Amino acid sequence: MFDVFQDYLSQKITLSAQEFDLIKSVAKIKKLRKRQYLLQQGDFWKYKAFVCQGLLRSFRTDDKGVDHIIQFSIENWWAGDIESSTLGNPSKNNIEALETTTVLLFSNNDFEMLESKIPVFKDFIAALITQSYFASQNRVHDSISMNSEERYSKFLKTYPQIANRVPQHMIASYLGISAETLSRIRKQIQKK
Amino acid sequence: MFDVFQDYLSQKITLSAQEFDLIKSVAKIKKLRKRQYLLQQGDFWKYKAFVCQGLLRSFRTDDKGVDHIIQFSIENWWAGDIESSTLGNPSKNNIEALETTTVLLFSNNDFEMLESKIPVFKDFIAALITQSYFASQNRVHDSISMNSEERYSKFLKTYPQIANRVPQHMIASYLGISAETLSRIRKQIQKK
DNA sequence: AATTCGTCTTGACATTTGTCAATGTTTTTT
DNA sequence: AAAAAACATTGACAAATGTCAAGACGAATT
Repeated sequence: MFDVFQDYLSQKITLSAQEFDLIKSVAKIKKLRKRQYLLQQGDFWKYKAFVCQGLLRSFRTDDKGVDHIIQFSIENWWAGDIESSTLGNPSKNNIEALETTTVLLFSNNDFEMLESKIPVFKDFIAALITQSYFASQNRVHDSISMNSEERYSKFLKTYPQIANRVPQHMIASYLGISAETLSRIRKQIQKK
Repeated sequence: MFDVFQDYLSQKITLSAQEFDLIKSVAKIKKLRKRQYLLQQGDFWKYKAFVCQGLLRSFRTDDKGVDHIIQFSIENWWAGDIESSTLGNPSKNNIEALETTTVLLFSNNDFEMLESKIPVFKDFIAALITQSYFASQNRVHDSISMNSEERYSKFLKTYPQIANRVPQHMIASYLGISAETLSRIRKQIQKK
């Protein structure tokens, strides 16, 4: 399973065989069954997780017990809770496998070691976070400027690989609308 | 005006006098009048801007000519468009001064030079972007999980310094609701 | 094979929010 | 000081969305 990560990294940066070995030596493979949790709200999360195979959802449960999905992570994406692991706070997020999933886990310590020993890797991760930041900014913009139908259509266009692997009501949760409203929007779109 | 930035940096990281001089040597002071633009949608933005004094809004104008405010930046905050300057795309954002404002401008080249010569500075900026990232994630979460009144109340609590320097209809824009709705929400809150 | 569970849809109704128009007030500009 | 522009509020109505309840369908479990 490490080769998925190796392929991923190779496409982004150039590393020596020794550097790959170093990374491999600290990567822990973890398998998750469908519906199994990788992280639960309140836990202290001290890892970075890379998804080799499968599909995860990150979500928060509010006072009323309603889930709100912040992110889906599929193959070649990262998952986790940077906020919790950076600030050392208990995590606000749950992470659950929606399919049988294999992730690579890196403890914070190991990860920092990798960053300090492999500067290119450090820069890559920084660039990754920067990109995640403006992806998030764009999502904020969408949420304040588009109506539900537009947001749904954009979701389909942007994440077709996710859209057909995930139940509708979870897409609704991701978009911040009720499952019923999404169902009606889909009906409307069909008519056109 | 550079001393505002120096004070800011001193609180975050430790730098030598020489390092401060280096930073100062590439910082360009720019004054903006009220309503003056620092950046316009479509421009190529190649800077980082630090606000020494005043207040900026970053926003995007949609097809219908409606503004959507992404961010307010006050003293000791950054402004700009990382997405545009990182990817080299024309900017999606406008940045306008809502008050007489003084910013420190760093060109991308100068900024990279600073990062390479002052590792602590580079790490600090990376940490800053990381924090901005999860602030943005939290805003996404708020937008999908809270109603308008809750979002407004949280805005007041989180940014009291901004709330009373900015017109209501801009807060509405930031929250993704109409000015009329915000007005009614305020009336409701008063009653309680 | 039968049963349970999760998913998606639909109807009916209530609530929230947007839109348009009007008005009074304050702030800015001339 | 007068005029113009920006701002905040309100009413009336329309549109969008949420909530609750019910039912159909298929997948997973026993």
